[in-house]
Amino acid sequence: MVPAPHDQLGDVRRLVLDAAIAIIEADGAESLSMREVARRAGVSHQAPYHYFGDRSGILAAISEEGFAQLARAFREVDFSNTSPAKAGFIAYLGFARKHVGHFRVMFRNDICGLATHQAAALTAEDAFNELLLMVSRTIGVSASEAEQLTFAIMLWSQAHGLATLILDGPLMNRLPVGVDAESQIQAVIELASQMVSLQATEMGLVPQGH
Amino acid sequence: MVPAPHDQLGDVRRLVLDAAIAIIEADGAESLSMREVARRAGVSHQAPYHYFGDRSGILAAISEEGFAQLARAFREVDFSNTSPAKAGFIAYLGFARKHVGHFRVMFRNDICGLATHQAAALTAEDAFNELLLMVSRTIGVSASEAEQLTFAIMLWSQAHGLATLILDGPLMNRLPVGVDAESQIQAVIELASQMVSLQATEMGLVPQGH
DNA sequence: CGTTGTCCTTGACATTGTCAAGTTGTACTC
DNA sequence: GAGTACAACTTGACAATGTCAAGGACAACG
Repeated sequence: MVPAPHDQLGDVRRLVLDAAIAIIEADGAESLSMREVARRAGVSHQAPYHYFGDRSGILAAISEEGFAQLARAFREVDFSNTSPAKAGFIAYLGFARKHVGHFRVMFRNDICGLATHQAAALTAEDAFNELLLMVSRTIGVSASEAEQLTFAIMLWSQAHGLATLILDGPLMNRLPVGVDAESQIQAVIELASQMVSLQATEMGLVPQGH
Repeated sequence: MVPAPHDQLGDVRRLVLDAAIAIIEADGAESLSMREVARRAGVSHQAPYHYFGDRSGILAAISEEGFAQLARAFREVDFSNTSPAKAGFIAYLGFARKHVGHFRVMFRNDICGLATHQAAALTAEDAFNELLLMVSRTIGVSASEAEQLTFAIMLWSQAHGLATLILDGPLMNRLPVGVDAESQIQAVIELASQMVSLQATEMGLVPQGH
């Protein structure tokens, strides 16, 4: 339970986790092998089992860490310069592209381990609430609960879809030649943000903030 | 090259493919095992290799079939009763939920095999062009190429995000009690469609069709 | 000094993906 | 109708993987 006696450089748990994240980042969760992880961390093939129980345990730990980071990213969003919607999109996309390894695991129900590992599920819950909070900033508190939920799912879908298409989807391979990927992504974010604001105005909803 | 001499019930290739799709539908692509596939199809553990070369080959075949079905779904969309955007969302979501096994493979660059299997790549190309065609129906031909592309990616992200959140994401587990999943999805589609139409109008773009 | 616990390691086993080498039947040539 | 060729498989083997079982080293505590 305690953080371990020796918090030296040789924190095996951390080493193992980082090795796993690096593998997922490079080759996807598909090719995560417990023994390869152990090899890269420089420990025996059973050391990871000591800390994480089994393969699903290590993936759940990655999920948990990812959701904690995502919640923090949401909390730290700076709303002063851009519309809440755009700030949210940028935060979500930024997280996905910065923590590819985590992102690839977190949103895959079959491997994320939220169903079986309670600690991860609680952290995910926290991140989701933070998302809802961001949505209420986008469309204001005047919206009904049902409206807020529908709006939240719509925004989440938009952000999540763009993120997955960029990271793992066929989008990036399919851009016409001469189109710069980065500026194209920015253009999509811009368009989506404008559209969301327009819709909110149309519905008579006003974003919060000053 | 020829369809095989015996087109009886015992079309092994088809049996193998269906077994693989069933496994992916039930447990995700992660747990697709060549030997389990062979077992379910009632053939030796090497029979699948005869038809598909290796594991990536079978996944590429599933991709290819999926993209062909998706392109067909796009072509058969009925625009007479709803806005082009809404019809498109419904078609995409409908495909994803009807062909879960295919969908789970097609949009995962690490396993879909588009990079290595040319036949699958060509079919995917075709589906993508069909998508662009649908977008031009949504925002009209008056839009510039750049506008069309950005709009297409935005729409695709929206549809794709909703689909992945529904199929594999944490969305469905996270709906408040008392909220019916199906009607919530419909509400999101409705909201997104309205919003897209509004944005198109704002940009001075007019949908095609009569 | 003995016990208990954490933090690992070594060993073993069934299962997996895949290479190599048959086997069986059908088709087509000479 | 014997021979050849090729598709459609099968059986066998091998290294690698996930995981169970059983330790060992070392600290903390009584």
